Amino acid sequence: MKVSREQFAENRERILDVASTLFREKGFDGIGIADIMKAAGMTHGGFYRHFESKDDLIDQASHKALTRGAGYWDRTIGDVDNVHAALTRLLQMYLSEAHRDASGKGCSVAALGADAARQNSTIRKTFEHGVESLVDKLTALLPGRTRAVRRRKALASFSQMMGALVLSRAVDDPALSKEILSAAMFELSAAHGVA
Amino acid sequence: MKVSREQFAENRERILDVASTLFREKGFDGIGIADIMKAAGMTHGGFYRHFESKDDLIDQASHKALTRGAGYWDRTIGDVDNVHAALTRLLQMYLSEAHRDASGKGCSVAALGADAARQNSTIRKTFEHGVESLVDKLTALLPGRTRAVRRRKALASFSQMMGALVLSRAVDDPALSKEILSAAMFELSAAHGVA
DNA sequence: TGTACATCAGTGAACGCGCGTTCACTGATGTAC
DNA sequence: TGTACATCAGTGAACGCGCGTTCACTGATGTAC
Repeated sequence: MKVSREQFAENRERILDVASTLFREKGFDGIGIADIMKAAGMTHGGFYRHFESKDDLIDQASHKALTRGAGYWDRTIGDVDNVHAALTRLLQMYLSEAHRDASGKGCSVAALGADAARQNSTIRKTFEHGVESLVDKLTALLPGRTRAVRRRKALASFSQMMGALVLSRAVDDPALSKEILSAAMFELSAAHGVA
Repeated sequence: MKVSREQFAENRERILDVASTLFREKGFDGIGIADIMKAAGMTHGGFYRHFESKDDLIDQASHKALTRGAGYWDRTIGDVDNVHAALTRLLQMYLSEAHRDASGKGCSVAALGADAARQNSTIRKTFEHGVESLVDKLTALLPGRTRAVRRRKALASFSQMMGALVLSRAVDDPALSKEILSAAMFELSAAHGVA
């Protein structure tokens, strides 16, 4: 049964949202198209009316999730009149236990960065643009005399934030997991003078 | 055809080595038992004489790779009489393009940390012990008045090293990839006074 | 030290299952008149 | 504005394939005498 153009567009967005959540939770290889379509409330047969292949879905779902992530950073940063407060809010959000425990709704780079490294160059470019977008926002928040200095700090800081999140999810002991997040929060705050 | 006890033990170690390399290159879900056994020079049927299940192989291969990784860190650090030089050597090794391009022989935490987060708690504990081991070595190298301060720096620094490696592999542009490694190298050196 | 035999590591066919993808079909949508 | 019909989004069966795992079999190993 054909559906309206609006319904078609809605269905497509729902597939993208459900897919990006399940990919982040289970990895690109850990969830299949049939399960994604079922979670979106449809059967698997209609998938190819929306996407060319699973790789195409991976690319488009990642693009949407990374774009939404950048929007979430913007809202977390809020008014830029107080850069110190904005940076603190961003670090507290990113390095929170809530973020660690909600991988399906959290940072795609942390959840899928290692997976992305094994995908084709189209998907790697999508992640690259997502990373550039987040690094740009960090660059604007960090102290430093020149833009080059701030960008260098931003690249290193994002590596640290993302690495700490990955590490906090990889270990089994909740105390160690929390210790990793706290250590990264402390060192990042100290390094940028917002302690 | 039965093989000797020595041959059996050799075969087992070869399976573990081949598996840990292929897991790091392709992810736990990206490589199958038949292909692992073929790469080890055998057929898939004999697999279950050595391991209970694929999860068992994942756990044991990860354990061996993490232990070898700790040994490689020890050899890189070398004599502990010059802590500054040792730390510089470790950072240069870990954040090198060679390490980035040899994921199959490199750090298991960077290659499989996100995958590990999705595995059972036995495997997560194996990764946890591997992380603790590397963090202990870093703790001994970093400056700081108390052991708690050095450990906090070690956790945050390992997060940064691992995150930078993951990020450098996830992006498509070689220039950006190099920039990420260089930024992490610079900031880590500066933070610990070995610049 | 030599022989007879139980053990068991490795082989390769086979199992059920889930994967990504294709396709004939259905029936609501939306266009042409 | 109403009607006739072409379009095509979604359904569900089916495709070949590779997965993890099992199993009957083979024949070298290593033990018992």
